[in-house]
Amino acid sequence: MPHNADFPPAKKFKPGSVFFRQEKNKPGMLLPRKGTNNNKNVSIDVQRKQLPIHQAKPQLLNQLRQLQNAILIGETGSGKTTQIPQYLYEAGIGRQGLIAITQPRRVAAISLAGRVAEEKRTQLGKLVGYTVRFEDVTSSETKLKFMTDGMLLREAIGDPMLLRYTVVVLDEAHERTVHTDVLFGVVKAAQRRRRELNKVPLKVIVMSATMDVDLFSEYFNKSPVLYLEGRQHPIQIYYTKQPQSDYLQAALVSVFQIHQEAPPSHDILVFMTGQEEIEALARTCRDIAKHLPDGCGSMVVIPLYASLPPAQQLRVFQPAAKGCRKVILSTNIAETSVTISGIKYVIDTGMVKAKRFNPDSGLEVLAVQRVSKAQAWQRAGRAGREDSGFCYRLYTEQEFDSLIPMTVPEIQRCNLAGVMLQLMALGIPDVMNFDFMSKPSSEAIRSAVEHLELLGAVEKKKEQVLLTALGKKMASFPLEPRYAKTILLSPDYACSEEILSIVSLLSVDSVLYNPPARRDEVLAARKKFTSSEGDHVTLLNIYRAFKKVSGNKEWCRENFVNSRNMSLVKEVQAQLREIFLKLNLKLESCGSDTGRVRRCFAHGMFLNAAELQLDGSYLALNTHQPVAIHPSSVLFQSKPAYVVFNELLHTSRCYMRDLCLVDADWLLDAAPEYFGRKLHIAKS
DNA sequence: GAGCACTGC
Repeated sequence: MPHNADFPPAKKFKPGSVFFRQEKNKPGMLLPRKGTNNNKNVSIDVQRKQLPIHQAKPQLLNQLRQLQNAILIGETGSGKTTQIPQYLYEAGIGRQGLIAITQPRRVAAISLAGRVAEEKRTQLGKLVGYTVRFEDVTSSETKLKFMTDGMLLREAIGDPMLLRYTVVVLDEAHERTVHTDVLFGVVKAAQRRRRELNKVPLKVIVMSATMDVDLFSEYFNKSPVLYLEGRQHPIQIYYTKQPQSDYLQAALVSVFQIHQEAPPSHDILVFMTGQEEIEALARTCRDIAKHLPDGCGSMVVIPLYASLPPAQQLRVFQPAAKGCRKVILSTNIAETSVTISGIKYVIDTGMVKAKRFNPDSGLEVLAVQRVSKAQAWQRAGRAGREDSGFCYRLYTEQEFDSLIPMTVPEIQRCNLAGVMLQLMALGIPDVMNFDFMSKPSSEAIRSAVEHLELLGAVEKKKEQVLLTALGKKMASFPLEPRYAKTILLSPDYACSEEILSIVSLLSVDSVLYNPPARRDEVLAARKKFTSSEGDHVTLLNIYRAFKKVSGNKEWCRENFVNSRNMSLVKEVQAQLREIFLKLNLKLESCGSDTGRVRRCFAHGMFLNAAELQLDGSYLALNTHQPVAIHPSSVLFQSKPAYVVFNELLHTSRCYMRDLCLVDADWLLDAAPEYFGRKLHIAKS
């Protein structure tokens, strides 16, 4: 961050500064303005008819009736997501079954269902319903079903041809989440299979907000692409004249340049990469805002990122006081998940923090990198939701041109073990050659299958990969395969009650709340739960204490426990327990004998084991790479000979997080062949 | 003695 305190950067930039230049005319980039619809008093029916999509309805229906596959490009505000399902239903298309509309996010599925139910004047859960994890608001009457894409994927395990459905609408396809990408293949296979078996055909409609749909069309047998105009307002794009070496400095300068020139009611949204730099820039902005020249209005700076408590996230929706400008510093949460009205200016640093995956090491790395062109347009679009807007890109037009067109689909950036297991549970005959729209590398696929083989979920027979009985059970849990495996092992150690809780704790965001300013208090409060057996048992102690006080909020505050995440843990635990019992497994508690819990984890998580070396460092046993105990672990000060860990985090070093103390013998027992050649130290 | 973009089953 800039430290030039004697001369606030804002003063360096007079109104009309030449920091930016306007983009050259780019056809198709400045989107046409289409009618206005800000009248909140008009009836729902009138509102529906005012949507841009309404005029296209007859043609659209004509096309959709005939086509088996269609790609639909609809700009923001076209109304496609709420209207298409209704049009189909009203026209009697796909009446023999349900119409599914998938969404990448829960909130979207829930709110869209609510909106459409309102438009149809029915109670939510009747004609129109939704299904997301932990919540199923549908009934036998439901015909239009909004759901998360992950939910449809889960349903497909029990019904690979998706026979309940006659139409599947895959919305927000341009986001290319893992779930959507797997669904592409699943619906395509279901279509073909239904055709072969002379079943009712399955219509698939892929909806995207971006123009890059060649891949979609090609994949779905060259299906036609239909365009829908939106109600996006024109956005003026500016680029910097020179490349910026310090995007944070550039963002700061731009905020104050706009602040000095624009009317105070025009809010600013800045896209940045993470919590730390957002909080730092927020502090700097507030400092500078205190010393602005006369005549310059005030500003309120609001950080926005996912780990912020909900109450603080809501601040972005509160209008600023009259004459005061709202400046929102946000991560990419504001690209899709959070929509803020009143944004006139977007400042795009051009950077994003994103996960990368190395199949060789199995290591995921979170790194700051350039956005894609599609992402840059998505960000710019946030300025034109109610009226025309401006987007200031903190990079040159040449730099923009050199950006990759689309973000690499997540399926090419993640560990595929869970995906491959799910595909096999769906009965896909040849998973190694699954028809992915964007095929992951063969190394990534091979490494995932090898991983599943080591867990005993699959076996290779004559070049064929087959699901084992264990693998089938593993797939029934909504968990990473190694967690599912650990749960399935737990009856052998008579500690399933505890394993179900710990796995639930490990599979949600941290339940530990660590405000840096109250570090000593946190340490003191946590001390009473700390176990020398490691983080797993420590978490278990916290969970047991939480249950003892029935989730008392005051207790959570005193003990620095995130009660929202803890409630989620309870829901996950209940779900896992239900699946566990359905498999007719014996649910027992080990009471205070937590050694059993550690044995079970050693057995289930042996792929994530590390060994203490003579020089005091650690080596991961599967890859032989140097790793270290993360300072947040309760085992940080100690030097156990063997541990299993939950995940590796690559930052300044390669850190193991969430550790469990284990014996070398246990690891050997878990996988004698695998460790026969890897363990150094003889038995103690 | 460190630091976590965002979803989702």
